[in-house]
Formats: sequence, structure tokens, C-alpha cells
Amino acid sequence: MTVQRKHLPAEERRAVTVEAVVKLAAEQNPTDITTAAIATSMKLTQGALFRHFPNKEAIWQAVMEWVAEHLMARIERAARGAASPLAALEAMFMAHIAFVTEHPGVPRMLFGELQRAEDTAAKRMAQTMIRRYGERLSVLMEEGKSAGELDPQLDSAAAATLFIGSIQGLVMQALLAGDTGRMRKNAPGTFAIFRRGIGSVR
Amino acid sequence: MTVQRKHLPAEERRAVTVEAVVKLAAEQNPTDITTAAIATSMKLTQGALFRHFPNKEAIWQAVMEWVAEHLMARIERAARGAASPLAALEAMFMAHIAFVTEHPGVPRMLFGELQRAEDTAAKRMAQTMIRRYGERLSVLMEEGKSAGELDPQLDSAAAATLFIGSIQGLVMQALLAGDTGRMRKNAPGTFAIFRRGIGSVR
DNA sequence: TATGATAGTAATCACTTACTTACTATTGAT
DNA sequence: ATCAATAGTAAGTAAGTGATTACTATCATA
Repeated sequence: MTVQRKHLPAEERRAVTVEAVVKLAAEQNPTDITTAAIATSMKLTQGALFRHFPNKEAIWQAVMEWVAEHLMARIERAARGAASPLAALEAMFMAHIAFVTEHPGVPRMLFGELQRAEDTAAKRMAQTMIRRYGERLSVLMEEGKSAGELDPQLDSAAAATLFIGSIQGLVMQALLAGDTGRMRKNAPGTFAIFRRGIGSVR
Repeated sequence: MTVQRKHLPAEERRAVTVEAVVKLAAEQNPTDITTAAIATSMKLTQGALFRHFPNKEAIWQAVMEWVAEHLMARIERAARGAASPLAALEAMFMAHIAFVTEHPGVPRMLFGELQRAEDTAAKRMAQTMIRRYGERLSVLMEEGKSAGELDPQLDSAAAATLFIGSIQGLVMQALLAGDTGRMRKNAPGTFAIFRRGIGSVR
């Protein structure tokens, strides 16, 4: 918890703002989060936000920066601790699900940014992040092939799409049920099928 | 193409409206499609829409009805023409991708409805549709097990999640590239991995 | 403790949005 | 051809929305 003084230095206030948006996005459609809603949720006047961000778009950009940093850090950490490429993939999957369970607004914001018509800084940030993610996955899969863990004929690009999609599927199921915890429970079963799909012959 | 008289009977006008929304959703974020944009895209005054729909929410409801009907019909047709449960799954997958390629706004609208905070009629319609879809998939998978086509230990609920998620993954990739056609091209590779994941031992 | 810089307030602005209303045009049945 | 029912228009309205502004409170430091 951040200390709740009235006046926060600019940088801290920006950080608190980002956290407030991430929290709000867990409960409502990111696109209809208003600056007024952000402000009141952090016990601030609406106009005060614009002392720290030039406009609303800048808030979204800061939020996407936060997402990119935190999500990728968690995933990288999980991958590094793994004993083999396949183990790394599994660890990344579970780390991603754990992160998304803690911050259910994140996948919504990402998807929301991606389907914007205008090309904003926030959108570009989401695009590059997911691209980087996909490339990281592809590299791991190639390593997995060399190690004999994965099917040597595997189409690693398609597998990366499926990896990300399966997370999206779990998110969708959670949205359907209105129960975020369900993701964690169902993640192992989903990953098991995926692993069987990419693994070397048994 | 619908004939373009000035005055259309109510039912026809409603149908044209739904088509207009589906078309608009292909190009922009569904949540910021305004009634004015819908109206001008069909060469109508904004106010005229409200002669056929009591409010905007009713438009969304009609659109989701259209989606549910058309998508499910396409998928059912594909499944019925297949020789075996596994073939049916593959046919459904390809039919779904084909439908989404023709109407790229559809997955965006579905996901957009699902992540709404309020529980609207349109949202409930999206929920029941996807649930029905999932159940249909589960039934097919059970049949596939009995037929010896699928892994007898398969968790069919998890597989259904993965099936829907893999479509979502392809959609996401298309959004990233800004190229809808890519979905069709990459669909077979993605499904191949999925099939390997659920199939019986080789 | 005084002071200058920084952060927050409250009111307001211009603009957009869904929806309404008083009027007009079109249509099809008699 | 007439006319009543229906569909469309044009100009509104009220309730938001992001952003601005003149003023005030708080804070760190000399």
C-alpha cells in the first residue's frame, strides 16, 4: 500500500494513477474508464490528473508501459528458472496465468488496445510487446526441438499463436463465469493438451 | 445488396442496420461505434434509427442475435457434413475461421460484450452462445473418444477452451498484423497442433 | 519561520453522445 | 386519386466527456 498523503510528488502520483487504472480495468470495460472515475477511485479531483499527464492517451501509454514491464519480467523470471525449453514454456504459461489472475484487467486492456482503429502510442506498445512475446516463444520452441523435447516438424509460429490463444481462451472462460480464479484451476489441463500437441512422439 | 429505396419497412430497416453495424465493427472498435456513425453509413439521419429501435442497447441485442444465428448455423452445417467426430471438429474450426474472415468485427463484438460490466441482454446472449458452443464441442469430443479417434483421457472441457482460444489467438494475430486474410492461411497449422494434442496415440 | 515551487480544488469550457420532437415525405390499399 | 399509416428529417435537449483555468493548500528547504 502506498502512503496516503494529500500531495504526492509527480512520479509517485503517476505510479498511483497507473495502479488505479489497472484496478479499475479488473471491474469494468477499459474503454469506458473515464478520467473522472480514475480520479475519484484515487480520491482526487478529475482536473488534478492533468497536472501529471498531458492528456488521457498519455495515461494509457503509462499503463501499457507498466503492463509490458511487469508481465514480461514475470515471464522472463519464470523461464530462466526452468531446467529445459519445455519446462520453460510451462513455467511461462503458469506465470502468465498467475499474473493475469492477479490483474484481470490486463488482458482486457491489451485486447482493447489492439483493436483500436487509430494508431496510438499505447497501441504500438501493446503490439511490440506481444510480438516480442511471440518471438521469445518461437526461440524456446526451436531450442526444444534441438533438445529432442518437441516435435521436430513443429511449426513454431503456429505454436506460439496457440500458446497465446490458449491463455486468451482461459480469460474468455473466466469472463463467461465471472470468476477469475477459475483460470488458475483450469490452466494445467489446458496446457497439458498444448504440450501433447507440440511434444515429440511418445 | 439490399435495394436502396428511401423508405424501408421496419423489419428490413432493422436488418440493414444490423448489417451496417457488423460492417462498421470490422474497421473500428465496437464500443466506439456511435448511432450517428451507424446512421450515416446507411445514409440515414441519426434520429431515424430510434424509430426502429427503442435505444442503442436494442441495436446491440439485434446484432448479437444476428451473430448467434449466423455463426452457429455455419458451424452446425459444417459439423453435419463431416464423416467423423474429429473431422467435424476440424470442419467447425475452419468454418468458424471462414466466418470470422468474412466478418472480422464479430470476434471483437463478442469479446467486447463479454467484458462489459453491466449485464445487458446483448451480453447474456453472447454468454449463452459461447456456452452452447462449448457444450457442442464437448459432446463431439466425447464421441471422438468413443470412436477411438481421441485420447480417452482427454479433458474435454479444457479442450473446448483451447479450441475457442486458438481461434481467439488467430484473431489476435490478425489484429497485430492488420491483415484479416492471415487467419485463413495460418488456421490449418494451428489446428494441426491442436489435433495432435487431443488425438489418440499414434 | 518564511518562501518559492509543486500539487490539488472547484468551477467552467467546448464538444460529443444517445435520445426526443414537431414536422414532412413516401407508400400501399381503397 | 385519396388518405391514413408508416418512415425519414432537422433541429433540438440533457447528460456526460476530456481538458483548462484561477485560485488555494501543502511541502521541502534556506
